[in-house]
Parts: sequence; structure tokens; C-alpha cells
Amino acid sequence: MRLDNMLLAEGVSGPEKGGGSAAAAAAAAAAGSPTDNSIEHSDYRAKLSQIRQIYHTELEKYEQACNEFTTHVMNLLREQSRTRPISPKEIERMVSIIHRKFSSIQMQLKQSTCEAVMILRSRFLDARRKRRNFSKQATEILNEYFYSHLSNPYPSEEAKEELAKKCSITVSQGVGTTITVAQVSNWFGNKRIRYKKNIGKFQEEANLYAAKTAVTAAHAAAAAVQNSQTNSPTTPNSGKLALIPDEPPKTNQPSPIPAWSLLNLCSLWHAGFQMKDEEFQLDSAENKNTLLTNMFTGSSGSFNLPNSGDMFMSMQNLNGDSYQGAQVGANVQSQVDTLRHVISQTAGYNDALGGNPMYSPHGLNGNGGWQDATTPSSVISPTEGPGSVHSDTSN
DNA sequence: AAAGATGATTGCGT
DNA sequence: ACGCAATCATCTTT
Repeated sequence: MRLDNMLLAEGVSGPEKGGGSAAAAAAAAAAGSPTDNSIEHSDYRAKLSQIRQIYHTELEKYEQACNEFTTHVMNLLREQSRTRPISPKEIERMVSIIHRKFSSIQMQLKQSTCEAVMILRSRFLDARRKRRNFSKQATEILNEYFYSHLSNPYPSEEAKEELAKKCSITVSQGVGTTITVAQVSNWFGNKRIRYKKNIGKFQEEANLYAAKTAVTAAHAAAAAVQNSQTNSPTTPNSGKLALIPDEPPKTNQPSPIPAWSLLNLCSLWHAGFQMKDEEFQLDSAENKNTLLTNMFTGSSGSFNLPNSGDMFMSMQNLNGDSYQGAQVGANVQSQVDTLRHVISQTAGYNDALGGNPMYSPHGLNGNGGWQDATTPSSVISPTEGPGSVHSDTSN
């Protein structure tokens, strides 16, 4: 009885999908928001329905076997009735024995089904409650995306799906190691906040991934970049800006640029560095780090790039007077995105290969995205007419 | 075992 | 509905 109740409650032995609490939850999820909850539970429900199906087929099989066996026994008894008289009571007894036997078998089936449901349920709850670290490959994929979209680390829904799929495919090890979109969202939320909170702690990682993506991009893009640089050394921006479809004429930003935008800049600077100087090994990452810290603390580290290109001049500016921050930063940010565009357009992002929509339109948004998120000023300057568009570099 | 890292959850604001 | 911030709970490292 208890087993029947439980199976009924779990929606296993119900008529169809109705009845149980699980079905009610499913209905609620479907009625309310079919976004994540249903997706989260879809696996669970799928397995539950699988169990239910097995249960029902087995039940049917047992019933059929029971009937067959009963008729078989009846036939035997009928044959025997020729030789000896058989009371109907005996037949009844026989049949009841058979039914009892099969009902005990059914009981076992119900019990095992119950166990399966319990195991499934506990594992489901465990998966929800207990934390399981992502695999190294999965975090690598996520990190690659994060650091290559550092100026706007907000993957679109499509990108999240893509990442989730990618991670799950790459993982393909444990049982419950499929990474969902919600988990990707969680990951990015955690990453953003923790990155912003303690940038220093993530510098090494940022450099690592910047270098990583740069290496992949460099191999394909090095020639193109060098070409563009040598072809137009006097007017480097003209060629590069042409690659940008729509560069919004950003005015001076009132708020200081977010810290991780600077970091992004740094990473890209490293990327450029790496692209320019192939001898630069990863071992000297510490060197780079000190340079970077000097950059931001204002100590005039007189580093001279082996081949300081056009776009890196602004870095030295930033180094010279780092305190003025915002306006220079805005200007630099656009250059950074310029560089990003150059890289992305010449070689394509390594993770955006194949034209999949990983590179969300937000990311293309010049220096908009992340900064506009803080100041969603939709062109504040039609009436204002900001005289100083970017006279900031001259201080 | 303590400390740090990390995925998940919750409460809040927009 | 989404993101942020704080927090929890667990896993991993020391």
C-alpha cells in the first residue's frame, strides 16, 4: 500500500502524466516560466517518465504472464478432471495461489521502481544542493570567453547555450556533468563579481588567457596586422577604423571607466605585445605584471616596447598620468576595441569560429556595452554640444 | 583542520 | 526578468 501511494505520488503509477507532485511542479513550471526551471527539471522528468514507462510495461508483462499461466493451469486442471474429480474450490485455491505469487512479483517490481525513483530523486536533489566543480576544460572554455569578451562579459542567450553545449561536450565524463545555461549564467555572474572585486588576483589569469587567445589569433593574424601597420604607418587609424562598422562618436565619459575595462586593455596590450614580439615567453608574465602595476600606480616605469606601434602610444600616455583616468580611459577604450576589432576581423575570435553567434552584438558595441550599462545616456549631447570631444589626451 | 576556491542560492534594485 | 551583491555550502588546497 505504501508503495502504491508513493508511486502514485511520484506520478509513476498515475493514469498519465497527471496526479503526482512532480507532475504538478512540471505543470507549474510550464505554466509559469518555461525558461530555466523546466529545463533544469527536464532531465529529472525525462528519467522519471522513463522509469514510469518501464514500470508500466513490466506491469503489463506480469499481468499477461499471470493470465497466461492461469489459463495454462486451468487447462491442466481440466485435463486432470477427466481422470479425477476436481472441486471448484480446488480451482479457486489454485488460482489464488497463482495470483498471490504474481502479486508478490508485482510487489517486487513496485519496490524496485520505488527505489529507482528514490535514487533518482536523491541524486537530483543532491545535484541541486551539492556543489560539483566544473571540469578543467569547462572552466577553460568559460574563461576563454570571459577574457576575450572582457569589455562586455555578458554572453547572450545564444552564446550561453553555445557555451553550455561546448562545456558539456568537452566534459563528457561524469554522469551529472552536463552544464546548463543557468549554470553558465551563474558562472559568469560569479566571475564578473569576483573579478571586479579582486582584480589583482585575476591578473595572472587574465594575462594567461589573453596570451592564449592572442597566440591562436596571432598565428593567423600576425601577417595581416603587420601588413596593416607597415602599409600605413602614418595614418594607422584610418585603416583600422574603416574596419569598424559603426563607431559611435563617444563624448567624454563622466564616470571613471570600470576597473576591469582597464584590465581588459591590459590584456589586449599583452596580446599586442605578444603578437609583436614573438620571443616573449609566458615565463616573463611576472615582468608584465610588474609593468602593469606600475602603469596603474603611476610609477613611471620606462619600459620601451621593442617596436612600439601606433596604438600603443596611448598606453604610455596612460602610464605617464594615470590619475586622470576617465577621459583618457574612454579614449583608450575605444582604441582597445579598435584593436579588438582588428583582431576579430582579421582572424576571427578563436571561439567564434564557424560564424556561430558567440560574439554577441553587444560586444561589437564599441566602447558602449559595459560602459553604457552604467550610463545609458542615449546621446546626451545633441543640445549640450560638448565642446571637448576628446581633448583629454592633452590634459 | 583551517583557509581558500567555487558553484548555487537568496534578496534587492532597476 | 536580469544582474549584482552577499551569503551559504561544499570542494580543494595547504
